[in-house]
Amino acid sequence: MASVGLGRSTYHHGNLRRALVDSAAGLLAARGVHGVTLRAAARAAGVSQAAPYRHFADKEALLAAVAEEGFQAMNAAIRSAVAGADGDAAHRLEAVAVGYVRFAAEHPALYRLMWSPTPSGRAHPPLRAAADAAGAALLALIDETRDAGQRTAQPPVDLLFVLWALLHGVASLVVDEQLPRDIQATVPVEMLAVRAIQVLNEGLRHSRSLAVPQPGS
Amino acid sequence: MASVGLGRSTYHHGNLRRALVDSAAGLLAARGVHGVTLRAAARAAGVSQAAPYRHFADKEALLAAVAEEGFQAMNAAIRSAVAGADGDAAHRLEAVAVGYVRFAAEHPALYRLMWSPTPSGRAHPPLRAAADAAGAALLALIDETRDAGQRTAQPPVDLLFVLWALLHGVASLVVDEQLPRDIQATVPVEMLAVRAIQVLNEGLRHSRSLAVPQPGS
DNA sequence: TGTACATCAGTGAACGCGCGTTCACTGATGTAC
DNA sequence: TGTACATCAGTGAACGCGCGTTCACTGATGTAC
Repeated sequence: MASVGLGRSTYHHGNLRRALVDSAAGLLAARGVHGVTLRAAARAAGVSQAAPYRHFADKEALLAAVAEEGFQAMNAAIRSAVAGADGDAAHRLEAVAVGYVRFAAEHPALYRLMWSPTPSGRAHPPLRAAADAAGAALLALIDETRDAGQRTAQPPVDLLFVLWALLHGVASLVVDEQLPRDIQATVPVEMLAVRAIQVLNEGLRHSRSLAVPQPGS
Repeated sequence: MASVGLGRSTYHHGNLRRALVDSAAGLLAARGVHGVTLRAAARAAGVSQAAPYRHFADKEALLAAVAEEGFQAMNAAIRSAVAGADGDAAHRLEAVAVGYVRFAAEHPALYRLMWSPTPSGRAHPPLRAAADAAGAALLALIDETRDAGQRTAQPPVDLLFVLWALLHGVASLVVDEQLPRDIQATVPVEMLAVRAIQVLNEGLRHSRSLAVPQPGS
């Protein structure tokens, strides 16, 4: 039929959900959140504007799916960055930091969406799950990458949180292009991440007294 | 005249620009960026929907004015928090952190707007200026609050940047409600800020080797 | 192996919406003389 | 002190827009018998 979309030879698409998420992610990267539209995503997938409603309850559900895959992708990117580092604890921790910040720098609009209040994890359990999993994996990874001597006094969750906050802060500044000009011009993103983590790691090393000791660990 | 807005007895408003910025800030706090609309701001100011164009070129210009005042307010809040701290360097630094994070927690939508790519500082010089001034003031404040012994090896701008990134990270996590539930339930925002700054300050203290010494300072 | 039929995944037209922005206009203000 | 007039800051009606969403529909699929 002439009215069937360009990329299809059959009335049914076959994998429309996948195609819509990909279209939306493309729109997000190219034009920001504002550019993500159910109609535009449908158009990009070569399908009528009502078709997405077979797969997503509303626009926010589509955004939630995009954000969900963002968390999975970030998780994978950080893991692979760590896998490429040597066994030295400090280097592995730096690899986490670089992987994290680089992901954000390479996918600014996606990173922003992932942390924005809409779509809300509360309303979209799979998104919530992906975010929680990524957070837990990151914290576990950070803890793993500390050397054995440091780990005897295992830092409580709120010290790990400080590390996470630092990474998020660096990533956000990079993503939002808020770095002072002199820094932005001379220091590559990866170096900022490494520097930050070095400073903080020194802090953790000397902050055992702040940690609540975990008996028996 | 019956057609004149409720709050006015004269055809001219008198201080419409001020009123529009206030309305917009109110809408922002109450409904998020999405709720900020030229028409809604005009309505709230008791004025026709075309009136704002006498004072703002377009919608983004109104948002820029709101963000600009946000930077000024945050700057003032942090200064007053520091002014209330005693002379001890560590306590003063903690006061900066608490002031920063508390401002963000109290004005989440505003804080988000201030760092978002729209309105862009590039397109709105006064916004750019306010952001730069706030950044510079913050960095200066952070540097001031370190004690003399530490300051002999003055940390270069990229170490100050680490501190700033940490504050921004904590603030962002709080603002976006992304804290793990167990932390959010048990640790007040201010305590997170203090803890973060303590850890980092230890790190700075032991990271002189990272700093490029400033000859003659 | 063939056929009836329930179910699923699309179509296309239409709705109502609030928005940003423009336009010709008019009331108010203040300054030159 | 009074008046003409330029300028400014509002009005109100209208435009076009793309959007989210709904609806009755139809083509395709796959399963029971």
